[in-house]
Amino acid sequence: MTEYDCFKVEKKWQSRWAIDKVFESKRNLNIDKYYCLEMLPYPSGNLHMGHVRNYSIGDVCARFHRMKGKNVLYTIGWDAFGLPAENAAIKNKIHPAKWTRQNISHMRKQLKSLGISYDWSREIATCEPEYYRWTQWLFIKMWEKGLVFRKNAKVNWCSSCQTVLANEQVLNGLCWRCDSQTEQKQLEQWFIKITDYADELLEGHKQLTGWPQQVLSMQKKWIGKSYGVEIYFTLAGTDKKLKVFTTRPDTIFGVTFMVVAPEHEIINEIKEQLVNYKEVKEYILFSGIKSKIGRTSNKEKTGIRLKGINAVNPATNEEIPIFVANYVLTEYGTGAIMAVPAHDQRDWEFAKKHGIFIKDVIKGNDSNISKHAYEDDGILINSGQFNGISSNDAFSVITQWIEKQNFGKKTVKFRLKDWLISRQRYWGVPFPIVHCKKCGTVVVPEEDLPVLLPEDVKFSGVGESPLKTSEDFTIVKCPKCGLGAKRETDTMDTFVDSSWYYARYCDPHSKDVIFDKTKLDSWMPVNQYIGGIEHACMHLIYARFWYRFMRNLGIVKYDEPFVNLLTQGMVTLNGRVMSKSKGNVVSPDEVISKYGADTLRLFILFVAPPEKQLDWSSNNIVGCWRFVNRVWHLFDIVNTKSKEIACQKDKDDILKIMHLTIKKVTDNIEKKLQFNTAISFIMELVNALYAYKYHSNDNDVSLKVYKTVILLMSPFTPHLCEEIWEKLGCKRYISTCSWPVFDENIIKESFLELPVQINGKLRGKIVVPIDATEDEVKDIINSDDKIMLQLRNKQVMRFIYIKNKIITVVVK
RNA sequence: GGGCGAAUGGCGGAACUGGCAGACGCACAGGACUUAAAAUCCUGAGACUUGCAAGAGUCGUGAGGGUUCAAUUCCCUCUUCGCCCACCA
Repeated sequence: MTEYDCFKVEKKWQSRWAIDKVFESKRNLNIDKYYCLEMLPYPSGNLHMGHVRNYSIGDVCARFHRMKGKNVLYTIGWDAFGLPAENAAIKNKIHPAKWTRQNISHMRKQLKSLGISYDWSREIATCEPEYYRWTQWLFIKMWEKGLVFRKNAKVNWCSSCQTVLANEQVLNGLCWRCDSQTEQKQLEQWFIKITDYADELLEGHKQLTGWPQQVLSMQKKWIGKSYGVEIYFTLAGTDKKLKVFTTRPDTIFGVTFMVVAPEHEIINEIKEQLVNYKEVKEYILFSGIKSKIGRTSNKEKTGIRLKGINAVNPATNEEIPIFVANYVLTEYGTGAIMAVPAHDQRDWEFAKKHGIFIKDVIKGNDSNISKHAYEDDGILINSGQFNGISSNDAFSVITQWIEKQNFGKKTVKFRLKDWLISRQRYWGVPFPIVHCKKCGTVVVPEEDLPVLLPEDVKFSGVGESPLKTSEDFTIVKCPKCGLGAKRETDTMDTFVDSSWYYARYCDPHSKDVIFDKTKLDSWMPVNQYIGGIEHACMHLIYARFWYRFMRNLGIVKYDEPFVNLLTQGMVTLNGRVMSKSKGNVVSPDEVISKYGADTLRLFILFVAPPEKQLDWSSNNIVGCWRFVNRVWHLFDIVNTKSKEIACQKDKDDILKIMHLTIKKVTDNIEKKLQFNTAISFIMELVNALYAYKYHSNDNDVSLKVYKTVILLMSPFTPHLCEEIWEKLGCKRYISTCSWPVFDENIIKESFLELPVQINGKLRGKIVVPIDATEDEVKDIINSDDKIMLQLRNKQVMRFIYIKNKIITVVVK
């Protein structure tokens, strides 16, 4: 008996697959396609267990469908731009480009050692000009369609380093490099009008029947569509109006004050009338320093009254005070609210603190506004002509009244904000934009793409983006008028790169067009997308938006890029996320050098269902190692004669188990994506084969079963199976063989064992012919001594027979 | 604070559409092989009660209630944990 040398075997097949280009895919239109995709990885330098899990799942899907005869597209690439490369450049004095490319080549090697069946000829990296040229091209198309605009927005700024900081570079409000206090600074930035697609993105959910509910509901929240009314409040003694948005127009008679966000422009407009302008200014400054983080983490509601001016409640004509307070956000609605302290907890708290009148306008069963706001439905009171109607009806009645009186109108608001895509960074896609004094903002002509990112720049981490220091890059001629102009030095958010990469995989080396439309349409949409739940909102919304945009451009068909989505769970150690900073990382290389890639893949799929959190500390890997060796040793056992002769019944039994296993494994991979149970069924078949061989010398049947085991296992442990397949004398790669089929007739049973319950308790079992009638079943029970003993001296109240399932007798 | 989800042996987990709870694996125990150990192979096992034994009985899927002949599965209340969002008007 030879021992299984997983290291030698794995190397052997990895190199053979590569030499024979086994996994390169060409579209054959006569065959159904299957596009399997994993979320584009960031080349951080090392593969972690989360990657291994992601790609093991994907590889099983790809290999399975390949064997099922599908035309499979399965490849990989790199989300290669981004901040960590720049951080590494600053810390370790290595150029981001070099750092990134080194990481990619190391991770590529790691992926190959896992035996993932990628078509490596399609590999892409978003930092290479052949790719980002088309990112720039798409940006230009968006610009042409009016989806791009410029607006002021806040950035984190370190005044000592003179540089913009990303959120993750700000630690407790301090700069990550020099520990000085950071501040907020207004800069003109680039935005994409994703909000134009808000409704469509929400509607599109109806098509996403292959997505987990959880992701859809998270996206729904993120898009946040709410129906309400925009109402205009007049400022007493002026012709100025203050616009608010509310989802509760039914409470308008209860408005006893108003609140504006500290950033609201009205403050500037009415500063003449304000008697405490200085104090207000101070408050605004104070709340501004507290930055975004301070503002949202601090739940305490602070605020100050705008003295000298009042608003008029258009429903009651009463004058009400106006406040500026931190709990109103400038980004949502109109940046101002009508406050109804009786029926909104936030307003209630603020009113209590500032001694503002709380006016009850909705009466509910358990309302007690002296203790807290009453936010539920009820009957309107203190609301003039609307008294007595339910708050539910009041929504539309009062909305109509407001519209008729001309002080407001029905509106829909979204929580989704426009997408800020500019970064004041070096390592990203340059905007194809030139700023000309005469012509303004000018787009680089398509034929001049790509706008190359200069790689001969220096990094200090201090001062503005390195791009600004490159004169070759910044000083250009205006494409319109030919006079001297300046190039835009911001680069794009990396989420832009990853919003369309899946389309490029369909035609990754296209030079003249972004991709060939026929090629794209023949592969898209993605049949199975696999990745972490953390991308439920941002990436998966951006990509959906981007695909719809490309559809509107006419370069792709269909509305949605991803038909089925699988969100895999995290990999943890002792219940904690593995991370370098915690020092609790189990590296895949370590495990592979001990057990080999097949065992690692098998384990990570076997130990938990794919969407659940997987804790590494569960010590099951030896079990998988044992199983791999058990399958290996079966080769010798199957080919060895033992003493006894198999009887026909044993032969029939094992063949039946084999066909049943094919059925269950196929079903679990194809329909349920439950790889853990698929593997356990194969284990059962292997156990049955061991037991069968244990007392029989039959070779034909056991060889047949063994071959089936190897075929079923090959998506999980491809190296092992290729090796055994070759030892069995098969000439083809098992990776290109057909998936086994089962025979329904062999599985079909003619007799069944049915449980018999008496008063809900299991009291016996009887063997009945399949599809037996109730009378037949009764006859069998009548002749069963054990059950009859239980029924003696009892009166049968009910007899329930569920065909082929169970018999229940209710007695008294 | 809001939303979503989860809870099953010592552990990871299984159970179709309400129909025999605990498949498969780990850990554990016993046996075979071995001078011995490791490895391997075989066998056993939810808990409790009872019996010399084959067996028999009771309890049991976070807690409590409900619907049903029948609930891990459906409904209500609660507890704990996880994830996401977080002053969204």
